[in-house]
Amino acid sequence: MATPHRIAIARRRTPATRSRRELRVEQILQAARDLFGAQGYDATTTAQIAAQIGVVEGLIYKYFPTKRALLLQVLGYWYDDMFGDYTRELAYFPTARKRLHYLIWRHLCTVRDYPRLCGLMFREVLSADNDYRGSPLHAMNKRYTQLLVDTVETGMRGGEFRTDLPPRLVRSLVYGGIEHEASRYLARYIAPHQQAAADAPALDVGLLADQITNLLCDGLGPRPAAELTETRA
Amino acid sequence: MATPHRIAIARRRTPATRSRRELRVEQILQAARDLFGAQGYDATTTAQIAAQIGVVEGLIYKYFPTKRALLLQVLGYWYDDMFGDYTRELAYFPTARKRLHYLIWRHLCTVRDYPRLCGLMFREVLSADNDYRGSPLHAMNKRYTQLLVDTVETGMRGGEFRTDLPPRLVRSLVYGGIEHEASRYLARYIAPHQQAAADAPALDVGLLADQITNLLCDGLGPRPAAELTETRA
DNA sequence: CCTTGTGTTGAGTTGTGCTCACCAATCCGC
DNA sequence: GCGGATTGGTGAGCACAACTCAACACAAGG
Repeated sequence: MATPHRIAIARRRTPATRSRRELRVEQILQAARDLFGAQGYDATTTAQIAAQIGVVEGLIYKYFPTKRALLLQVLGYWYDDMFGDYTRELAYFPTARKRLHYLIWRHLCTVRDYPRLCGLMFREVLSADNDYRGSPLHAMNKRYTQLLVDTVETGMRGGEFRTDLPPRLVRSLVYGGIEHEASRYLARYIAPHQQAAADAPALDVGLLADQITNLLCDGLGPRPAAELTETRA
Repeated sequence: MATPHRIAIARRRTPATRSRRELRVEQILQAARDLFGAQGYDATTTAQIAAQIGVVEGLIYKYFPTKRALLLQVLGYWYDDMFGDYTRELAYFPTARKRLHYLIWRHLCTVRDYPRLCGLMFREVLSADNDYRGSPLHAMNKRYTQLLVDTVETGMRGGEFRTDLPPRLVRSLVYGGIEHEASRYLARYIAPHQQAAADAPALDVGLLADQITNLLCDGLGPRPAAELTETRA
């Protein structure tokens, strides 16, 4: 929060001491990520996190000010890993529609591959009653979703998309819609021993990405199937 | 939870006793609704709720098993008030598109009028790690959103909408998208003394409903403005 | 008046986030 | 190497909130 979350690489005066501290931070982040992902935030106690790496509870607070700061750091750490190279890969796609489809598909892949962490993240993004807004994690999320807004705006300027709708609206529908779609899928992982897990559907990433892109670009109104198949490839 | 949440009007055998209990339940629900709405769930203590109505903390637990059950009851109570007459009003609209627009508009109105309670509700719907799924509140929410699914299906059967997309997807995009749009608006109410409240936008319900309906029905692809204005009125 | 019911109390208990004074070990100039 | 200083680590304990329980108040009915 007040301190930058990027503490991994810094000038190292005493290498041994510095790396020891780094190691502990890494250990705590890893244990917290595992436990938060497995049981959720509230159900995980700091004592559990400490026990996981064989230290006493109080030590956690030598490295992180609060349990919540630890959660935000865990999410930020993971976020950084996931969404680093989007900008570069986006340049490979010739049309705005294909870039949009790619962003949707990648987001769905992340939900499929990291369902529990995504669940934590969704909860954070939605809840405005805490210290999420204005945090580095919030900035990361804004920067990430801005890629989709930029893509839509580019499509508008290039004449590929209509210009009488705010691009922000597309972002809200895409990410909000995916969250809702995912919540059914997430039940499979959150409650793995109930019958809810059994009838919870798998996440067909390719199909969903096609459908969402299709709906957003072409709309619900009926039109000839020819337009739906070529989609300015 | 196990008992129906509709306890306000019932056959009264011993009027004094029965109404005293009802009165207390009503008092507790009202106080909890006010405090949850004003401060959020976590920031509200059961002692505060009890103090609000001038009783001691332990009495709350004679009427509600847990604080969380109280929250679910508060939300269910409010949900019932809000979404009772949708089905009747929907029949007034001749086209599926107009019904869709109405559902979106009404949902946005609810967010505008009950921002804090909606924030609590959004958080519940999203989080799958608790006892929400399978609860009466979950059933209410499913019944409510099913209206939109039914509307889309009707539009498909009538030839107004294309049939190669799952109606459930429209529901996810609409309600998920509105949640995301609303989160910016909710910041104004959750943190009323910060500068975030000042630059947070007001919720232009009419404009947003038009835009969302427009985007979903007509899509992002450019088309003549004539089609956008008449929209089969 | 006593009994019975239920509404109400206030003093617990438990569990969890978090703190702090103190111990241990490692590092550094000498 | 060695004493002081700095950092890593401990465990006891605090604060606070959800939740419990034995006892009390008190109206209604015999």
